[in-house]
Amino acid sequence: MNTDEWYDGSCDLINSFNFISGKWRLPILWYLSHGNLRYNELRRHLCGITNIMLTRSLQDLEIHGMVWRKQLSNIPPHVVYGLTDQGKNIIPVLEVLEAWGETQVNFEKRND
Amino acid sequence: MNTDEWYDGSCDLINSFNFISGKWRLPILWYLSHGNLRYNELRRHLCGITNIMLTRSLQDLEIHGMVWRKQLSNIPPHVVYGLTDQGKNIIPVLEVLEAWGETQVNFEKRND
DNA sequence: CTGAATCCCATGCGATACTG
DNA sequence: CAGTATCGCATGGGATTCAG
Repeated sequence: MNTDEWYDGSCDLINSFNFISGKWRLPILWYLSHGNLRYNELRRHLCGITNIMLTRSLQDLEIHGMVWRKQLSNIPPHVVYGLTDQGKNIIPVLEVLEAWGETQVNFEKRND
Repeated sequence: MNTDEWYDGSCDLINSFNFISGKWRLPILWYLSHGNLRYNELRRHLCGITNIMLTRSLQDLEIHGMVWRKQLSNIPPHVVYGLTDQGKNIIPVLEVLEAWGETQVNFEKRND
């Protein structure tokens, strides 16, 4: 499927959106936008996430250059994650999305 | 699962994000943000979409108050779709997402 | 022209158990 | 502490067919 021809104007939109789709990617980026975190710190914030999902999500984000990974010591293991410059570009998206989420809530209340 | 406790600060973010997840919702909102469209006009823009997916997506968006539906004539059928006021609130999100998509493309080029 | 009904499959997600 | 391996299920997406 050649998506280039399909969405023309909305192509960038779709690509970027697909990129951050996935249940845990956005929450991860969100928390990392507030500061670097260790593996288990991140996991505590993301209540309900399992090791396998946190690992996968972080690997995906790292592969796509959104997140960096720094291993500070091996024994005991000590790994820190943070946003790359590229990853920081997403912060405005998070903010607008959050703002929009609030307007959604207001709309729902009004329609009760 | 009580998501309220989980994401605290990112809760609105997640809810709003889940809401527009789905392969075709964003493209639909995108095209409708440029003007009202008939069923088949929309379908022509969304190359590759099937009737069932277009119908489902439009119904979802209508149920959630993002899109209105107006049946102008019955024979032959003539139906027009457009964004509600609530739906228009998402336009800033689309714009920021699109802008971010462009920076993503630039990053990828730089890393070739 | 504008859909709906049915069935099927790929993928994402996750429970569980295990490791250096 | 910071992961990995395996297996299985639920969900969303879609092909096909039919209809007012």
